[in-house]
Amino acid sequence: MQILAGDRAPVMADVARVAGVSQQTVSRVLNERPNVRPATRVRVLEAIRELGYRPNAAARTLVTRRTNTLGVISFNTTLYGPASMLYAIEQAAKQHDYFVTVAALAAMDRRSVFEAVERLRDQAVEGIIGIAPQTAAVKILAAMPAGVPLVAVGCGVHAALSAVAVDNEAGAERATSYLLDLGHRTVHHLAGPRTWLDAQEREAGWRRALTARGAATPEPFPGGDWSARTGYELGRRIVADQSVTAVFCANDHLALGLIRALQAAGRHVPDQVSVIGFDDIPDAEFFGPALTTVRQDFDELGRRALLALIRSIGSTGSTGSTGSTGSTGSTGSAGSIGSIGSTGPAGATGGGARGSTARAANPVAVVNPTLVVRASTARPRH
Amino acid sequence: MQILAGDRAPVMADVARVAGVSQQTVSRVLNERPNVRPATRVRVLEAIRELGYRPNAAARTLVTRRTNTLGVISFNTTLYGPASMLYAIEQAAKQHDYFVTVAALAAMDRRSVFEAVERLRDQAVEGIIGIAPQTAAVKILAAMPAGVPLVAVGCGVHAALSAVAVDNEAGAERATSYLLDLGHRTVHHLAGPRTWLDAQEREAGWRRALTARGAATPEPFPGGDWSARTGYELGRRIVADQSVTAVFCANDHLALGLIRALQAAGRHVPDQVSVIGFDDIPDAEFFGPALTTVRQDFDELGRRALLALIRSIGSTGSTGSTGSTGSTGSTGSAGSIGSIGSTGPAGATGGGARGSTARAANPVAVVNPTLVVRASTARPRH
DNA sequence: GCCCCGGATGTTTGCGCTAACAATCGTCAG
DNA sequence: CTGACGATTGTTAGCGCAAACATCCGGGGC
Repeated sequence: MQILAGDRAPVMADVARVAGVSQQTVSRVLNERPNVRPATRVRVLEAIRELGYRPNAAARTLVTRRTNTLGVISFNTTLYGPASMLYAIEQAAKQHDYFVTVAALAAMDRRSVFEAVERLRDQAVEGIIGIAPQTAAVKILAAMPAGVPLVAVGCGVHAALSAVAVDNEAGAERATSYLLDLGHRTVHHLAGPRTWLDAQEREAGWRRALTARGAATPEPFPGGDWSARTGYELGRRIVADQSVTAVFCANDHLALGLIRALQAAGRHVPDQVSVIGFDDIPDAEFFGPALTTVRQDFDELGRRALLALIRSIGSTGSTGSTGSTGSTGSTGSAGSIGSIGSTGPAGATGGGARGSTARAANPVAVVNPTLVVRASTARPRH
Repeated sequence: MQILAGDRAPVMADVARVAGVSQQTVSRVLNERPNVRPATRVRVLEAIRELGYRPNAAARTLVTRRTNTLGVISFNTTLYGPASMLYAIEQAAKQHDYFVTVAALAAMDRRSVFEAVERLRDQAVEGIIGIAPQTAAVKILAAMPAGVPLVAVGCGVHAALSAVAVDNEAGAERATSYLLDLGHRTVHHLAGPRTWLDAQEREAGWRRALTARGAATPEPFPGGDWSARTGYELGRRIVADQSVTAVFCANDHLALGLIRALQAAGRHVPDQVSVIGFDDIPDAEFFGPALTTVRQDFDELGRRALLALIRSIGSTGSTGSTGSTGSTGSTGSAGSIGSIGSTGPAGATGGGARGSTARAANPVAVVNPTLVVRASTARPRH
């Protein structure tokens, strides 16, 4: 109604007036609909530029019911792994024209997870990625009637929850076997926090390797967290045991602390004790000595999780049938959206998406870690 | 109009019907407006619970023009500092009922920064925090007609850009002075990437300390990035110079690499060469030897940046005058919003908010780093 | 007893956009 | 030359919500 552009941000009607077309035609141009004469399109685009018009996302969302926003739940994005995954997720999301909203968990309990999910749903995210490697978090997430597609990443495989996981067990087994191959009678384990699935799986892999090779299975040293400090403190207990010649640590930070404790006690690494870590953080190569470790490809994990989620969203969205609605066309990478939208439903859930909110009950992908051998491991001296 | 709840998510009208009130009354209850009889409120809340009603954020945004969303631009959230700040920002945002959307920079150039800002503005964020410590990023951000409140964090002080900064120069000066106090004739510097303000400021602080004490100022070793690998490679050049007895590194990772290079060359740390870092990452204490470093309080930085941004938003928002609109009351922490909304405008800009988008031209806060002395530094042997 | 006032609630309107339908224009087969 | 058809554009309706205004009701001052 207002004729004067009284300081308010321009809206579509303003653009329409300037371009001399109807508001709907402006909408068509913006959404890259067919059947707009090139000349008209140009006029509209010029008007948009002239006015500095910017579409109102809320209004569009209100009618299309699409927010183009994904949520990421994470417990502690300060750790290298989660930070890397978050980063990779955002990068990938951008390419698919999605926004990423983060929700950090205040604490690791049902209430916090619930609140985080609620928070994201309040913002109407189209899907959620949970970077929550703790057992508790996974359980809670799996039990949560999310109402939106949900993918967990780096948290093992759990029924009723789509997941992109690292094969921690295989990695741990490989690391342990490697130490046994070097001639160690057995391998001790400095475990991660028992509440984390990664910790559990790595311990399981370590046990399996020892059992398979007929080696004794010493009591693992239970870690409280993933920090170097903990590694150091447990290390002081480990040094008391002269029979320890090889230790598989649940992550690199623990290994760092352990190495320090060993050295403080006058034990040489690797000549007297071999140490192996997990993750291959960038610093690991420069520990003294350089750390043999199991590398995880966090970027790949993040990327795959995102793809899995988008596929899941594609198969949920009831508006997907027309196909043309796939191109929300804001910046132009509609092609990639289309490809996901079209291959997703066919490949994943068989197109049968039964009304209810889809949440594939199977793991989506498993990424394999690789052993990186460096100076912190060596043949034992007998 | 629809009588049957045909599978669609319930809307306010559905709640109203169930509660036997008008839709507007439901709205009043949700927004914690006065003048609703307690009994009515209870009926409405029960209906909400019964239906599992969830307010539609887009619709609310459309009419209130508030998205309750903030954007965070960051170049690399994998690094410890940025990751910590992002984490702190999210935690603080949650308490003030804001969502946080992240936008990672694809590359460090004008175009990428511009795109990130545009991306966030497309999503109608109410304000932006830039974690962009590079000189280039700051310049671009400062020059950008953001259209929304913008606060930079950890990026020095720049006119025309609100900023929450660490006093890198003071920290570097302190570290350098400390080494001089120990008796070192001079202190060498392993610099960070020149494109980062932090690197520049730390180098400046180092220079200033040397000059102030009348010590020689050797050519700094220019770092390409912040990694241990770079520290190691530069370290191999440093070991060639037997006169080096103390090195101030621009961050902890560089220091780690340097220490490794020194040890590989048979130089003892700290007996022959003292090394000092910057940041105090959690691992630093467990480097071999434990690293003396300058601690930054990233959490505090993030928190302050968020507060500065919210204050800035408060002084921009034209709807703030009524006061009652401050409580968008979704989860109940309306109190904190109210306090910000009311103290912000008064305390910051004196209530005179002159129409145009506010962007305070002055630094908002400076956080002081502290020296943490550990084993990697010692008196030189003469 | 009448009027006025303020608390409680209802009704109407419009935020900016897209979907669905309607209208217009030119073109081409018959 | 006419009618139909497709390409292009316009018109109307409504997404879910909150603001503004209207209405209703009970109680107190006179």
